Amino acid sequence: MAVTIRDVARHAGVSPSTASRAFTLSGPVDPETHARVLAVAEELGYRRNRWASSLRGGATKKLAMIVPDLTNPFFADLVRGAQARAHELGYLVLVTDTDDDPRAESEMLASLADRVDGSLLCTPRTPDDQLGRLTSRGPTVLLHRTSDDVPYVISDVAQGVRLAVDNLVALGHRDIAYLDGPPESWSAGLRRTAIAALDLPDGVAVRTVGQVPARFEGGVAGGDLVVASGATAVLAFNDVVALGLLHRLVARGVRVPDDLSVVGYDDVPSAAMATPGLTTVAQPLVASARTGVDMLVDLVEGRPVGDAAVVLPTHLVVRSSTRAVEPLGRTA
Amino acid sequence: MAVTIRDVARHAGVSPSTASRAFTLSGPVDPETHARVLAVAEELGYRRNRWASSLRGGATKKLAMIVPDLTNPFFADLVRGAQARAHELGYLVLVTDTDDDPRAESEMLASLADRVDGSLLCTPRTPDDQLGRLTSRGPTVLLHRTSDDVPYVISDVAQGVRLAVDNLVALGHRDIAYLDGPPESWSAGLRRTAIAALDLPDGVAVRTVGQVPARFEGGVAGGDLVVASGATAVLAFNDVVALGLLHRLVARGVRVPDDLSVVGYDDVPSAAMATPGLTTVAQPLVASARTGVDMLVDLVEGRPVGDAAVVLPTHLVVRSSTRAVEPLGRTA
DNA sequence: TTGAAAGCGTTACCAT
DNA sequence: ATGGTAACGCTTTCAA
Repeated sequence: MAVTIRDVARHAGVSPSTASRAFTLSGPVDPETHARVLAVAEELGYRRNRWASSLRGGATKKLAMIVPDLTNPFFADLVRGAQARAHELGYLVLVTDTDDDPRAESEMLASLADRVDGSLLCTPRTPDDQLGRLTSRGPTVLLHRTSDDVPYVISDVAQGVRLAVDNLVALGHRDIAYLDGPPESWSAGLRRTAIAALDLPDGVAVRTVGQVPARFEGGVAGGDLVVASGATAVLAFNDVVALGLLHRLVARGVRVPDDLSVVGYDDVPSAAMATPGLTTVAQPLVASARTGVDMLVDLVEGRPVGDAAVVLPTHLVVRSSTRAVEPLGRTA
Repeated sequence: MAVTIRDVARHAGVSPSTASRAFTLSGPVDPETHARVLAVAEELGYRRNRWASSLRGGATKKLAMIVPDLTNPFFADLVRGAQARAHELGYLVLVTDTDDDPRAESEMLASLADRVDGSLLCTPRTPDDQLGRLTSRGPTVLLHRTSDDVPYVISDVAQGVRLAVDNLVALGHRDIAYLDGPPESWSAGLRRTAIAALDLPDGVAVRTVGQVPARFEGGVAGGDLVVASGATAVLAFNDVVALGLLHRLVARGVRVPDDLSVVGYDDVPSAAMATPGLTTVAQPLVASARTGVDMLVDLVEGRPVGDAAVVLPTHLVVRSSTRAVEPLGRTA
């Protein structure tokens, strides 16, 4: 059995109540008594049982984080950022993976929500109309998903898409292909909207050449669609798709970036390690998670949350998978 | 406030004790009463508070999993495997990332160990002599780390290395370079030992050409060492290093696999997506995690653990980064 | 088969 | 400033 607050109290010659106060600073304690209690606790190796504390109404100092797929580097970054920030604020983050299953999403949330101070939901698969019910159990913040009712942090997809396309246009590309993600994906929808809203110069077009699963194989299949389209540049739904694309292009003898420029989205680790390095839109993943934790903790601790909807800027990482349509010559 | 067992009891017209028994099956309950209690619970949306239960000595049905770096796909796979298996067994896995910090390792374990039924430690950074103290707080299983005192699951590194080298030898390579990982890394030590223990045919040599950080940049730097060595094939410490190697080789105009064959270790997702695809040793990551959970749950539930040290076999994934020294011609 | 009561580790309230 | 008491949600004797 672990050391309890009663053990500490007894050894320090005080009552459990006083010891409790010494730890939580929730009431007056004589400085000397306070020191003595802490000393004894240290000596005995006492650790406060936060779950027992919370039973009486206190805080657990724990946050839940629900993630669809830890195997995806996108979420790994999110988890890292959240955990780092939470640690700074004295919170522990409990992560669970839902394996992309919306049911697991609500199950795991239900099993944790009452026991933690708040929850972080990463790109939940749960449809909009059920999100409200899901998040009603306690303080919640959404990461990379918007909602009318729940505070969220997201990166600026419209801007990210614009960054990518503007760069291609600046390189002289006029016929740009967009290899879209799966129709049912929430974030693919966001990208589509952003593309449709693009303000393009005359003579420049961005054409959707297909919708593929958000996996390497999707990109491989998409490669042929892109080649057939005759475009000189392609923006892929995300990096993993872009990597598959790259793979297929090499296999078909299409040179990147000489014959075709390729741009991805997400800046996953593999993007930097690919050959050629993949030009891609980087989202502030770690920063978004940190911000999310800040918002959640504000909520939890009853502070006013400044802004319930935070949109973070993205940036373009230019690597060698993109280049100008015509090699730059000296001006005549 | 959430629905409590007392609410259920009252609505069902029984005492809390009876309701408790109905849920835990820890004593005799009239079948009819049992059904009624469950029905009421369902109707009221009652959820048992496992942490409160555990206060009285019961199980939390929760496992802790301590991971050095979730950003590393190696661990992401481990987490997935563990979570899937735990779910099947009715357990929830709480994951925390230590950011490669041994201190965080013991801190997080301490903060969780008393509150979960058991802990899974993945390749802990804590030195051997302190591991015992760390794991004394409760049932613990080590994943991909050995110990004399703590049950563990690991993959057969000696076999993995042998698989890789045997394949290269079969392809006609006689001068094989080994690009080693950092001296202080526990798993690099394992690989070194395995290489030293190799039983090589006459005329075949495996030479360590350098020790580099286990990162992409390490591989990039190592590329020059490998080229300078004049070897016809190289085994890299792991896939990430191999990917850096590949990158540098392409940059220097060395063709892979024509001029040099490259083999990695781990089979991270990027290995399949690289161009050329990286031949690599695949460890049964998901399986090892599942086995670890099985062992841990046996321990937790007081069943005898069959074997406290499980060693799982690896296999070689051959992709296009390796080929025979001389192209296969027709036999004269 | 059931229920009353005690207790798990902690904290809030109210006396002292 | 301190301590006693009750309570949090649940389980577990033990007696009925």
